[in-house]
Amino acid sequence: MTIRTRFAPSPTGMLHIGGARTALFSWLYARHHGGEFLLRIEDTDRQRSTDEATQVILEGLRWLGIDWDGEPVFQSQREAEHVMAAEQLIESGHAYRCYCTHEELEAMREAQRAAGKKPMYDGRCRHRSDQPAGEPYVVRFRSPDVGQTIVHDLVLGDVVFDNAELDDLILLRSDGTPTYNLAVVADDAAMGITHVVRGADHLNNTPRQIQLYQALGLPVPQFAHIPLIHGPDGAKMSKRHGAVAITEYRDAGYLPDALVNYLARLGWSHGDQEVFSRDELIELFDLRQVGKTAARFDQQKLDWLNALYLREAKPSSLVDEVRRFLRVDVCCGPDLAEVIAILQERSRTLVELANGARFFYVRPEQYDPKAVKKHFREESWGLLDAFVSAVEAMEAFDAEKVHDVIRGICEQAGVGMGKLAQPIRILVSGGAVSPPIDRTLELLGREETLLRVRKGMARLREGAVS
RNA sequence: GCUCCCAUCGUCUAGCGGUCUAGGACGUCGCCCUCUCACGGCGAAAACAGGGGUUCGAGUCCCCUUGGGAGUACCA
Repeated sequence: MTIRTRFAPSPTGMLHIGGARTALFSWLYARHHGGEFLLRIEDTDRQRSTDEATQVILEGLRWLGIDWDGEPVFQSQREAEHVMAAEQLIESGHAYRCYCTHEELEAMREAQRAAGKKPMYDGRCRHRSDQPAGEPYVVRFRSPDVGQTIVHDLVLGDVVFDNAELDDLILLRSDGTPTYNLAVVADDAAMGITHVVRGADHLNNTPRQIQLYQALGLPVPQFAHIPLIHGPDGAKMSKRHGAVAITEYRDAGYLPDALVNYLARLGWSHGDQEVFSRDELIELFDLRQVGKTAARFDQQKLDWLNALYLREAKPSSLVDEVRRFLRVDVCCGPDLAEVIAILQERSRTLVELANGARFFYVRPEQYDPKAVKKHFREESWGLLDAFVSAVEAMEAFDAEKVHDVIRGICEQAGVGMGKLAQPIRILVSGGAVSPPIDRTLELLGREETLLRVRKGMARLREGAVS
């Protein structure tokens, strides 16, 4: 039997971290077993579903590199099949028409709550024989009220539910449209899904769905409920936790491979290993190694992984992305790939990298006052003058020569290299932080270096900041 | 309230009855390297929620308590 899984988001919002991980696990499981991974858009809630949300979800999955087989199935287009399934259940006696009004139901639930009971439909229309013409009705599932339904979960193990706890759920609304539980069962069966991998928030729906499979005479798939992801404070992930939409991570300069690696390790493990390539994940992923406990999202660990992937990437593979984040013209400055090469090990995100690269292409407008105050002293001017003269006299201008020049001047003056390197750094970059000064100047080139140092000295001497 | 799930360092986790004076990673804190920032190296602090059992032996099995979480819609 070939394994077939699916991801079934409802397009009522963004693809968030939790959904992305569910999709990832489902995808990894299918790919690991050489099976298929399908997509189904659960857009039966017409009020809240939007095409924009659908597009954003697909875009997020593509960016993460989670590819799906075939075309996405839109649940709303399968309504006829859902209605047929409901009719089949009525005919077989597994479902019935219910004429209860909202008011009636609310009153019933209120009474139950007041009595300290769990609000449940009491089945009052089960044996109703009249069929009032023109009265609106819903179709309810006649759920068994004795016995137990057991979910054999691949992650959680066997979970037992007393059937008495499950009431008669609505299959068809009064406008004739199908509800979630009916639609999922009908669609998963029609799509030939063998393993339903989804968030643990669906565990409570599972016994009802198993009953529906059985009533419809359909094979029950395997289930795997993976624990939820919580925000840093332990509560459910929500907007107030900052970035939750997958696209926000892309825009913040995270690499898809890093995010995938991080998400995979959130709830799944393979011994002590922390870093996994995509191929390794597919090769090693197993539902049996998925933990049962909800995980908190840890931005700092993601940052660490992203930095790791960033510094191990080929500079040329980062050029397009970095240029996008830079938003400045790079045609007149040093080769961007070379700039990336010296910046990638000192950046955690593409945004940081781009920010660090910007001064190579844009002359500093101002100089960080705190840096100036800290690094410019009386002796600085003499050292800088000596540096300018030395550079003018240099035959070749490369990192090694620049290093020698700076060191030579400092040794002669009997001071550490920082006494000269820092003022230069501030004058060429505007701040106290940059890649190694020799490589930085080499990339800027002799003319640009001289221009920035001279101009900077003049401006600071005017007392602008110093 | 009721039903269901979960419980090892701050965080992600290893552990599948004895190898645990509990391992790794992120983060934190020292030290080293050093022209800044990083990278890298070395080291440190840091956990089995509590209580009962079962067993020769429990982080590992069972029960209770506590604490989190999910569900409880004519949403998905």
